[in-house]
Amino acid sequence: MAKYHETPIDRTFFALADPTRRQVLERLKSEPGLSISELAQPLPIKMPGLMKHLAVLSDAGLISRTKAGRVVTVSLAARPLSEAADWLHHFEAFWNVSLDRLAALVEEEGEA
Amino acid sequence: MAKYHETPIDRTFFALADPTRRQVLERLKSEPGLSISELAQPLPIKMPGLMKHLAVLSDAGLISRTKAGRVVTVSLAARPLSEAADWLHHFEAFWNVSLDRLAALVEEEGEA
DNA sequence: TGAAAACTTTGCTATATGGCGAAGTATCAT
DNA sequence: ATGATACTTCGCCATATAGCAAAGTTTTCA
Repeated sequence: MAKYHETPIDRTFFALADPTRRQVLERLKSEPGLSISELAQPLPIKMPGLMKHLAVLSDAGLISRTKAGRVVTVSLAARPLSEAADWLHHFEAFWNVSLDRLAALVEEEGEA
Repeated sequence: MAKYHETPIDRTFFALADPTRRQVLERLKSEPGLSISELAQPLPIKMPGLMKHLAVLSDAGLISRTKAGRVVTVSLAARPLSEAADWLHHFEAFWNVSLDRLAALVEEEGEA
C-alpha cells in the first residue's frame, strides 16, 4: 500500500478523526497554555496514551510544545486547521444546494 | 481501547484522511453520477481496494450508491462535509489571529 | 445457453493505531 | 543526596487499515 498518512492534509484530517484529540484541541482553544498533566487530568486514558495522541497532533502540526523546567506547555497551531477548512470550503456551494435538487440530479443522471 | 471510529464526525474526518478518498469526492463533485468503474479508471489501485475506500466513504455517509442494472452510480452526500466544516469553523477566530499575537501569548503564558 | 461485464466478497499479507504497565530521564524541593 | 514530580520511552497486545489475487454474484448481450 501507499504510505499511511503521507501529506500534511492527510495527517491533519487523521488527527481530527479521534474524539480525545479533538477534545485536546478544544481545550487548548478555550484554555491556552495548559501543561500536559493538566490536559491529561480530565481524560479517561493514561499518560502514555495521551503522549501518543499528542504525537499525532504534533505530526499534523496542530500543536507545539514549550518546555519550562519540567513542565511542558502545549499550544495550538491554527494553520493546519485553516487548511483543512479550506479543503472543505470548496464543497460549500455543493452542500448549499437543497437535498431536493440533489435527488433530482441523481435521477437525471440515472437516465443517461 | 475505545472503539475506533464511533461517532459520525470521527468517521467523516477519518474518511477525509486519505488522498484516494478525497480524490473520489472531488471527482464526484465535478462529475456527478459516475459509476464505480469510471471512478476506478484513473486510480492506481485495483477494484477491491477502491471498494474498501467506498465502504469507508459510505460508513461516513459521504456517498450513496444507486444500482441500475449492473452499474452502480455513486453520488456525493454533502451533509457530513458541512458538519466537519462546522467543527472547524469554531476555530476560525483563532486562526485569524496573527501568528505574532500567538507567539506573544505563548511567551506570556510561559511566565505564569 | 453461454460468455462477458460490473461489481462484490473472501481470504491473505504487512503495517499502523491506541491502549497499558513498567522503566527511564530530567528537574525541583528538602 | 534523596525523593518526588513531570514527562518520555519501551515492550507488549488487540484491532484496524490498505492493499492484492482469486473466486463469487448479478445483469446484459450474442
